[in-house]
Amino acid sequence: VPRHPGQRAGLTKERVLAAAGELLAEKGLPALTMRAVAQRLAVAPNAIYSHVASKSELVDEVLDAVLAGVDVRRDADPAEALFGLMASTRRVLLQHPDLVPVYLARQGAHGANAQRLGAALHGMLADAGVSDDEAQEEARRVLIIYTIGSAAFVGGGPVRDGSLDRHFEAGLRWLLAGILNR
Amino acid sequence: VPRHPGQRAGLTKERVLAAAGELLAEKGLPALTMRAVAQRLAVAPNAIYSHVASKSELVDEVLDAVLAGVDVRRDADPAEALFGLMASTRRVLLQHPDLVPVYLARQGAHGANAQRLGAALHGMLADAGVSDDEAQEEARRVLIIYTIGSAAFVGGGPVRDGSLDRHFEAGLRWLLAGILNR
DNA sequence: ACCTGAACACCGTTCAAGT
DNA sequence: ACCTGAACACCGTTCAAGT
Repeated sequence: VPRHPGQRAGLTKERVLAAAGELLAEKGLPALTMRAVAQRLAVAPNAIYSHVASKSELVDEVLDAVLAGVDVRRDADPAEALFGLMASTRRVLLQHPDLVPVYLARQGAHGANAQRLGAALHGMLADAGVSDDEAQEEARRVLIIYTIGSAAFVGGGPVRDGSLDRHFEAGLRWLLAGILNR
Repeated sequence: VPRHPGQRAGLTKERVLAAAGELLAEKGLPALTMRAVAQRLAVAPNAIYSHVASKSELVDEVLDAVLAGVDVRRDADPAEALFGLMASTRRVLLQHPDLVPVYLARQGAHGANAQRLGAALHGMLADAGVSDDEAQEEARRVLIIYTIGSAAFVGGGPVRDGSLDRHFEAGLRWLLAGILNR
């Protein structure tokens, strides 16, 4: 017993999220348990609850931390900007493939970074001339579904040539062509 | 104790799958446990293993059973046939929204009905003139990702007007237009 | 406020029996 | 071959205590 009750371990929310992310990257989703996170931090299982309300919240926060890596670059050409945003989102999600279906099951993320991406998407579509409310929501849904779905379907698959990326990009261009009708 | 060791309960694989499907429909994915299935069949928890190798296999079989409901109708117009196939797939998947992300996590289904759908998709694309191998795989991936992703993203959502369906159909038409290049 | 110890109510799965 | 009983190695989470 290296520590008595009442002694602190120096845990922070960041360290908890980092440990969870490492576990996910190294051993996959089934290995991401509260108890495993605690063990990796050399702490009692329930100590995690001082920094995170539940496992569900932990997963949400790990996901949102990953989404911080998405590159939102406003391009001169709105179509190119949209293409870049969705491609970057997919690339970032593929860092933690196991997380993506969970993401979908939660009906999309709701964290700060997810909102940032939603706002960026909205802005780019507006730049491209999609101003009608209904058309905006339709375009956003279609693009998000396709992009997240694309990341989810790759999973931890062994395919290592670029064919998956090319296929994704082809479909994305078709959707953009439809949205921007040309 | 209503039954002694050695006595049979009259279980079949079909009854097990049916109980699992009901549980899923009534109470959602978290309620789908081996023990709950057993309880619903008034049987000991481990009795299920006489009819199904694991929980993973159980889920796979429930999913494939659902896919049996997909309507594969060859139309005169190949584009319409493709549209109908994907729309029907989505509709059927929405009967068990919780299952769809699991489906994606498994990298798509591999059961008998999933293969049947894959073959139908291939045939319809060939009818539409998509003959090149690379183009075929690309088209299949894009359509499947979009359709499954669409079902996953709805989840148990409360939206009850037809806007989600219309949005799905719009995106699907854009993809088909790109695939059939017109 | 942050941590430990102990416990509760669950899981999936296995193994040895019984008929 | 199909089922029960009992057990194993896990889960997430809560509650009372310690500092």
